[in-house]
Parts: sequence; structure tokens; C-alpha cells
Amino acid sequence: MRLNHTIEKQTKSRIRHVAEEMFATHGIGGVTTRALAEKAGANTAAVNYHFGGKDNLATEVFRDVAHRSTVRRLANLDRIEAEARAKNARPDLRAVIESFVDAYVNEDDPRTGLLLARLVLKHRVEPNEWTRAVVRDELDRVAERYVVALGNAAPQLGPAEVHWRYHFMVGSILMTLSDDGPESRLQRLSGGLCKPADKRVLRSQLVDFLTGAFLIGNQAGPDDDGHPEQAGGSPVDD
Amino acid sequence: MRLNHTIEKQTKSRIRHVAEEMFATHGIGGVTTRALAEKAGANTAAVNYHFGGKDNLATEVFRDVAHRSTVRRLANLDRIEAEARAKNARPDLRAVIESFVDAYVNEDDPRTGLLLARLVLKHRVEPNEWTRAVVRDELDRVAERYVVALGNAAPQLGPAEVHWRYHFMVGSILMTLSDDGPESRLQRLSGGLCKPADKRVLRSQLVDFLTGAFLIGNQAGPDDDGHPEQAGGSPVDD
DNA sequence: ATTTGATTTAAACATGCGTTTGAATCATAC
DNA sequence: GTATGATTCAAACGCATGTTTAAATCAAAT
Repeated sequence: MRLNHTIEKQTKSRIRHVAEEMFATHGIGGVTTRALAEKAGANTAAVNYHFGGKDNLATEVFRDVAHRSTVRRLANLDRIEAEARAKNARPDLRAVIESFVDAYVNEDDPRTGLLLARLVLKHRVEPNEWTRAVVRDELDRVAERYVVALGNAAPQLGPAEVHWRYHFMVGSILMTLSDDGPESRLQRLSGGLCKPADKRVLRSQLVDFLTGAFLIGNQAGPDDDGHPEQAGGSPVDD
Repeated sequence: MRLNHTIEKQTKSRIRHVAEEMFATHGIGGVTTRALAEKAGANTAAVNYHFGGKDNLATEVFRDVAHRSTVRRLANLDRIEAEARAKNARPDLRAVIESFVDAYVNEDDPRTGLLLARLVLKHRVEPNEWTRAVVRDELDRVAERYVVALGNAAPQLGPAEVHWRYHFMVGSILMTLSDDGPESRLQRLSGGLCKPADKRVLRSQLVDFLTGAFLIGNQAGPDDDGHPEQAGGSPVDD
């Protein structure tokens, strides 16, 4: 006799759910089929029976996450650009950046952002066939749209500069997302001053940082040395 | 009879050399004992005989790299701060950032920066005992010094803000470094406009980006909405 | 030349992993 | 109740990896 009849979901559904949770927490490589099955209350072979292997399960999970996030971000961009058109103005740089960050750092749904970060991080560190497929099919068009939007919002930047900075932006977000919890390097080095777990603060700090980073164009002088408008204050010690 | 008598180095030295090279190229997890030994022209067991295991070898390599880089960066900071004191001015923000980036992106010695990035990236994605030890013993003091220096160079930022932004800065550098070569996402998405392999451009783009990111303080208004001084230009299409 | 300790070598070992297998069990239709 | 197909299960398989072993080889001292 089985106990999970009405209360518990079907095995396949449970595995998918647990997979999302564990992938977000421990990363893709940090989850073994056995641990996953155990947490889902299923047999090890169930993963292969229902999904045809760990990679297929991961593909399914991450394709879904990426797709949801993509739809949401494209809609946000549409809204921002529509508002700008209505005001006959450029899209607001801060709003564009905020909408991008929002996909990764969102108080309502922290898991999606974490999963998205895990996906892109894995694809960057050790890409393989299925990460390539998911990134190409789901994330590339978002990137292209954002590069265009950022270029419009920050017209002082050349096309190449926008690409560079978009890339830097993603990097800072990803690495921050992967440094969660009380063991985080940020929290330790700051002596508890910064808590990455506080998504609200994290979000606003990120947006501030990135907005500043996109506001100013190339400021390197023809010479190597370039200290622009530094007022001679007293040097602060240590 | 052995051929490697005067020309080739000792086995231990060769293994260490090849390890540096392969760790930089393929990452730590991407190098197997067997591949390493083969490339070094040594037996698989030699790695354990001379270093006592793969982890010890990695520890030795990365501790050395981190140490070299740390010494160099601290010296650079000393110089920058001494110059500032001599002029009775604040340390130049751009110079501080440039010296930080220099440890990762340096045309003369690309390998050290890559290795450093691999180390920190591994420690972020899947920390373990030896990464913790190396990071704590070698990199923490650099981080603390740089946070102080950046705080002095960017006095409009509060202490917590400086920590946040230092963290973001490291993230953008790391992720960029790990996205090398012609298969890089940046190069693909930019249609070849940006080439991460060109360290000279990469470096200046990073420094521009980061200097801007540290120049401006918290610009969020009391309300959620904040579009500061946007002049109403014509909305650019697509 | 012999001895001795360090080094090198091929082979095996141990482990963790994703996956497969074949029998057992369940749900459903007849 | 029985047949049938889907599902679950314990067990084993295959493979890659880091490591160990014990014999073989080398280099230097005597």
C-alpha cells in the first residue's frame, strides 16, 4: 500500500521539484542522482526512468527557468521602452538595469534568480552541450535586447563599450549571487556590515553600482595618467 | 638510460610547471592526474610521490601564485598611497582600480592573472579546505587593504557601500577572465566587436567600467522611481 | 663492485558517480 | 480474479578518477 496517494505528488513531479531546489542550493555538479532521489523519496533509478538521465532533467529544469525569466524580462523591457516612447525620451538607464537585476535578485521568488545564476555560471566555467543549447535558445535574445536597450539608455557609450559593460554587469551579478549565506566572503570581509542574504539591500547596491558604471563613457585621457577632478582633500590614514 | 639529464628539469619541477599551465587553461577540476603526468612526461604516481596528492599540488601552485600577486599588489598600493600623501591628496581612484585589475589582466604575464581568477572562482563556486586556507592566508589582507584604499579614493561612499562595490568589482573581473578565447560569449554576442583575448582593450574597458561604478554614490531617491537628469533625446528605435 | 636510499614504473585498488537491469509491485481494464 | 502495462525497487554495471603498492631502476657513497 502506498501512502502518497492524495497528499504527495507523483514521483516525477516530486523529483522535478526537488531538483529545482537542490540545483539552486548546491549547483548542478553538487547534486548527485542518489541524493536527489533520496530527498525526493524516490528510488535512484526513478530519475532515469522519468527523465532519461540527469542531464535531461537539468536541461528541462533550466530551460524552464530560463524561459520564464526571459519572457518576464522581455516584457519589462517592452514596458520601459514603451514608456520612454510615450514621453519621447530615452529609456531610463536605471530602470533598464533594475529590470535586468530583477531577474536575478527578486524578493518574491529568490529561487528563479539563483537557478538562472547557476545556469549561466556553469555555462561559463564548464560549458557543455545542453548548457549551450539552453543559453542559445533562451538567453541570447535577452542579451541582445538588453544590449540595444542599454545602448539607447546610455548613448555616450559606443557599441563595443556597451557589449563590454553588459558582460561586466552579468559578471558582477553572477558572482554576487553565488556568494550567498552567512559564509559569504562579502559578509566575512565586511565584518557583518553587508549581508548578501538581504536581497533588498543587495538589489539596490547592485543597481547603484551598475548605473554608475554605465553612466560615464570612456574617460581615459590620451596619456596614461588621468585624475580628473580630484579636489585635494586631506589624505585619510589607514 | 635517461634522456632528460641536462636539458629537461627534474620530474618534480616539470610537474609543477605543467600543473600551472594546465590549471590556468582548463581549471582545477578540468585537470586529471593522468593527463597532468602524461604532459609532464612522468608517471601517474609521480604526482603523489612528489607532492602527496593532487590537492597538495594545487595548494602549492595556487598559494605561490596568490602570494606573488599579493606582494605585487600591496607594493602597488603602497606606491599609490605614498604618491597621494606626497601631493597631500586622496589616492587616485582610477589608479587604485588599475592596480587591482592589473593583477588579473596583465599583458606581460597572462598566466598569473588567469590562475588567480581560477582560484577565486573555484573558491566561490565550490569552496573546500585548501581554497579556504589559501584565500584566507594570502588574499584576505589584499582585499582589506583595497577596501580601505577604495574608501579613501571614493569618499562619497559609505563603508558598507565600498565593501559591496569591491565585491561587485571582483565579480566582473573574474567572470570576464573566465570567458576567454574565440568561443567566448562576449565575442559571439558582440559579433566579433569585442575580443576578450585582447588584454589591452579588456583592461581599459574594465578600468573604465569600474571607475565609473565607484565614482557615483547612492543615487536612489526616497521614492522607488529615480530618473535623475535625463535630457529628452529622441528615442532610438531597435 | 656493492650497498643504500631515492626515484620511477606498471599495475592494481578504492571510491563515487550516472546508469542499467530484471524482478517485484502497483493500477487498471476486462 | 486475471491479464497487462506502467512504475518502483535493490542490486549491479561501467567508467573515470585519485591513490597506493611493490617491484624495478637509478645515482651516489663506500
